[in-house]
Amino acid sequence: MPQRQAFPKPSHDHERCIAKAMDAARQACASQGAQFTELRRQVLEIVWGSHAPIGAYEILSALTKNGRRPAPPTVYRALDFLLAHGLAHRIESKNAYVGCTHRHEDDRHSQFLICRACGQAVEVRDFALSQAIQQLAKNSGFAIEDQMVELAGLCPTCKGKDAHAS
Amino acid sequence: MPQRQAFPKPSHDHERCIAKAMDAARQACASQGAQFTELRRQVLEIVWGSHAPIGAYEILSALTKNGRRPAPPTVYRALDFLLAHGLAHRIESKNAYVGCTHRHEDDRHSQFLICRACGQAVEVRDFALSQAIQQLAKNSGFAIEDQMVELAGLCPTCKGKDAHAS
DNA sequence: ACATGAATGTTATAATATAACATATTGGTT
DNA sequence: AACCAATATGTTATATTATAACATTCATGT
Repeated sequence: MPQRQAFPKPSHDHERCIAKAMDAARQACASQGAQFTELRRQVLEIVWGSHAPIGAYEILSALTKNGRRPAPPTVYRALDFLLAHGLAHRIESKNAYVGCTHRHEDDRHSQFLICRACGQAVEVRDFALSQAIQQLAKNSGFAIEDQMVELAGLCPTCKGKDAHAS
Repeated sequence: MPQRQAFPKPSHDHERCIAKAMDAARQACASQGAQFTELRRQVLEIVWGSHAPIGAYEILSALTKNGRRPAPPTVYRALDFLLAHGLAHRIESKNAYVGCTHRHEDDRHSQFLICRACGQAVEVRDFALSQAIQQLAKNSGFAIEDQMVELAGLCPTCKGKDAHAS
């Protein structure tokens, strides 16, 4: 049976999503004694505002529209902060960034389903998959510190459209 | 019980490894009607010659020592060919390339264990992990076309050294 | 007010990758 | 052999992604 909807419905209120994420981020930073500065907030908001993983230079452009025009290091530093605090993730296969949609307490490892048609990247945490990874590491005597799992293909919606096309 | 040695022993005869890989590549290309040209052979040899994933510009430098000095597109095209024919893999998290150590017939998906200390990246194919990925996709209604699994950490050898240090 | 560390600004450049077009090589056909 | 078409390689320029190094500003506690 399909688990809970991994890909968000197009109908959902994304503005509300963003607002919630900002609130959660503010709280998370507060509880960690980390500074959720205006710049970091803006970058996170821009990242969340994109339906697909967004590149660092795209973020730069978006910041420009707010009247600022920071240099690349400014954005990369903000991104580093967001990654370090589990507020965003980097999609290695796209050199791009997404807002984190999970609470990362103990472990910080997710998997991503990335649609090649609509560009959306959805974060999932699959227990069986995590188990399999742990087991593989154990069998190999390998001590995992970080893991990247990115699955590319077609999301349910785009898969449907694809069938109609051609 | 640990499965067969994933990380090669330092003692193994790597020259022999390379020679075997070149032979296999030649045969694979022949059977596919693909041209295993001298340039492609050289690039594959260089990739295999590196104990760790090697970047495109490093390959360029290595080629220079052979008297040539091609421009970047030459190397990227050779790499594209090698990737397309399953003779090499790209390590997304390092923007680098490794020789393929498996026969890819039906599916072309592997996982990589990447040691942060010695830099080695070992290709593995874990059935349970593949199963978990397939199941996850099925549960989400997602049609996987490509997958990237890169696990970073410490290989058995470096893990041992690490314990002694500090 | 002042000292300190964290955050941001600024300038320059490194590292990775591709577009566009020219030339050469290969393999089959006449 | 001469030719054609397809494939492969060469060449020039530039796009994209990322970081080093140092200057300035800001936040916080005393």
